Amino acid sequence: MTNKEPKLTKKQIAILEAATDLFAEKGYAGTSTSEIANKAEVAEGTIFKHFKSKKGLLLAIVSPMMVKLVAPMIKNDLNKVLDQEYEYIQDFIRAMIENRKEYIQNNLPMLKILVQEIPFHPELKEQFIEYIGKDIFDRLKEIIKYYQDKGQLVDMKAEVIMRTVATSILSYIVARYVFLPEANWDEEEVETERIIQILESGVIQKK
Amino acid sequence: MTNKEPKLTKKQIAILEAATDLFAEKGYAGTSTSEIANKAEVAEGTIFKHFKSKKGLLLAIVSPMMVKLVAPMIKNDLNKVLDQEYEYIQDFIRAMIENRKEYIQNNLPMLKILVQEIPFHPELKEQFIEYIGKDIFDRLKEIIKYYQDKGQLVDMKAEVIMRTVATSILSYIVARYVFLPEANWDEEEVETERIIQILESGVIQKK
Amino acid sequence: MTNKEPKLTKKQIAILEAATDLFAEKGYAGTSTSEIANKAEVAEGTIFKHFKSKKGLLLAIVSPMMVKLVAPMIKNDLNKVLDQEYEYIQDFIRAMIENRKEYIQNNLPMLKILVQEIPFHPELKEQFIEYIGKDIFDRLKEIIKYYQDKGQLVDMKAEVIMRTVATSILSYIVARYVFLPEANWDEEEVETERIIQILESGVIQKK
Amino acid sequence: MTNKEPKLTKKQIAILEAATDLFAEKGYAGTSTSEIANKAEVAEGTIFKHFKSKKGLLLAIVSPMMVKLVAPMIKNDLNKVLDQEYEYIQDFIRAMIENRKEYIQNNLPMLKILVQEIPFHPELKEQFIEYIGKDIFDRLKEIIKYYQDKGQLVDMKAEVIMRTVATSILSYIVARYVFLPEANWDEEEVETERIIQILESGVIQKK
DNA sequence: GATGAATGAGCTTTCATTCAT
DNA sequence: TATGAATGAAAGCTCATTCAT
Repeated sequence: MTNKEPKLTKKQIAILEAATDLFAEKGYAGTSTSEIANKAEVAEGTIFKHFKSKKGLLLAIVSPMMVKLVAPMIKNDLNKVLDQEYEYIQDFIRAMIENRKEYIQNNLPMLKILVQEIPFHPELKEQFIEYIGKDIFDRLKEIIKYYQDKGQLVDMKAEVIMRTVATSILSYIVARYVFLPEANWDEEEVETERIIQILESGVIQKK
Repeated sequence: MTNKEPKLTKKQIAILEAATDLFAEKGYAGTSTSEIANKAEVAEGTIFKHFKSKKGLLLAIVSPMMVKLVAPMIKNDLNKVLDQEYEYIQDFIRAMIENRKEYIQNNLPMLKILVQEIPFHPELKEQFIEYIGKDIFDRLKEIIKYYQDKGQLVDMKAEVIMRTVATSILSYIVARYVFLPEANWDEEEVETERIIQILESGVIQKK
Repeated sequence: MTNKEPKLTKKQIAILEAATDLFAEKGYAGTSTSEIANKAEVAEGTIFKHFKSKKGLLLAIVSPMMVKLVAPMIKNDLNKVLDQEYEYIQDFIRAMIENRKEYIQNNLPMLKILVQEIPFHPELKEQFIEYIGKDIFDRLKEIIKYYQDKGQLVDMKAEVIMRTVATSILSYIVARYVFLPEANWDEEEVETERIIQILESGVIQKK
Repeated sequence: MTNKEPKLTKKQIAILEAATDLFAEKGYAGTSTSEIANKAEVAEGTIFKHFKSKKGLLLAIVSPMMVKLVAPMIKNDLNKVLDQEYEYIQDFIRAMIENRKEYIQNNLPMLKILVQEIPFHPELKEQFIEYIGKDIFDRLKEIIKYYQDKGQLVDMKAEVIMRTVATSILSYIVARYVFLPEANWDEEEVETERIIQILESGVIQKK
């Protein structure tokens, strides 16, 4: 069994970490390669030796994340649904959140970069669409259809449901880590259940 | 009746429009003042005569938007609620959306800039907090409490409800205009009702 | 009897005063015309209406000073010496200092500008040489010769004597006003006599 | 034996020399960094890599000079006086002039810059005061007192004597190199003795 | 005469990238 | 592989000067 990830030297890791922090903090365009070299304690030239260009560095940060977040969907999630491992959509959503929670929490700066830079970099958008669009989108549609057929999801367009679920999750992360990192927050443990509860019944009591 | 807005010359408007488009398209840090001058068909010096610095230009674009979106909340919305103009929270939300819809649709690039640049500019964040934080936050809490007492809102923390409602609206706008402007979209007219419906009952059918 | 000085409007005076202060404080090249306009409370255009260019403004400040300091030498000083009004060179020097003292003290910034800017502006140097060189230099030589013949001045080259006397005076002014304006200084009244005394006997007691 | 001076690369030296010439000729504010880069035959960026800013370049030129001129005073001059190496003040002055003559003649542009720019740069003034003020001033006072007690100096305030001696020397240099570099000058060798002679007996024969 | 908006050349400085060591 | 000196294009910004009002 071979290791698919290319071996990264200490310097490469230092560069990636420094760049991740700085891109997240000041944005890609607002960060200079000399700052990165400084923070990573390497020479400026070293960055270009390893990543060819500044944009190459950005892609080296962001691409693996897309893979990590999206790949298990193809490999596992759909199959588990079809195997009836998740009888209720709640279980499916809960599993999706829980499976990614740790990785996301450990890699929030990367996610921040991804979200912030996608609008400005066609390459990123293409990658994103390639990863999400090609397979995932269709698979998620299947899953949604599956639960709609079981009567567990309202009869709305798959896109709307997907967006609602996605932003329910993302809005928490964005609010939590991007906009108001210093605000006072509840215990994070109950957050998953709250998201599910809101997806179940909204926030408005029916008239 | 005097005009409270400072009179803007043709060149100033041209600069603001060019900058708005470019900042929205390429980001603040990714746009150069010479590009702006070029697009606005003015000399580069003119930009600095009027707006002092590149950041001054950003603030001149974004600040008025915050005022426009937030001011009516203080002046009108709360009072109308207290005057029982909106018996149901649905009516209140619908009114808030409808009142801002046109302005937002006409000023989407500004909103895009605001959302994208807030994380990178402490001044912007401060302004945002100043406008939102001081008054609005408390007023919205009152409104939420009002409808909770009437049994129309679930008994969650006001912050959670606020965030859910806000992102339900924003997520539509962001998805619609920022991330996937070229995607195929439904008639926008039904969107308001869909948002309200989701806030009412979520997307999951109760078990 | 006509007034030879061109009538200056209020604005012109304001500009000259502002420019004098700023040139003295920050140097000619270090001062911008907009700063001058600001301080003088006139529009930038007004400066150029009256003085044609920034350099024209400099000349308008400095030229009259040269005339004021140098003209009386030609008109009065030499004649008075020839008329034997000053029997002793001490009296001549004392008179020269006293005659110019007030004007210099009232116009120190101008003098500072003159001294500081002469090396950088050929026009200034030319003017200076024209005023000093053509007539004054020869006349001062005559005066020096006159007192040397009377045995009141050492038998050194006129240039050396001139320089010694000039710098004895100037060094006091420069030290006093340019380099150490905030230092603690004696009563200025005795300064003239001290300069004369040093010119008489140096500071070293003969072996 | 180690070299205490930081090693300067060829380019750094080229930049310093070009800047020294240009600052001396046209003043600090009147010289552009692109002119300097041009004359030094380096890229403009190189200047800023090495000296951080234009002002940094000025300080890199001027600071070492202050040290070079002033340091030997603390280390040598006072001790030599106390060791009675100079019986007469004339010997002391002569030694001071001779010790610095070569360095000054080789670095006249630097001196010109120092004298011209001190009034406009607080940092320079502070450095100057720090170097001169702290130790030198007191030591010179001691020396003056020493020779006054021996009856070799007139009984004037130390400041006046210091200023007289200093300007006697400086006035020669300034007149010689700054104001009238193209004038015809005597052999420089006798100049030292002339300065001493003037300090001994002034230029005026006692009545 | 007086204004100040407008200019565009030129300023200091930063930047991503290269390359000899 | 790693360096960091060097680059020069381009950045943000300032400037003296002009001109329509």
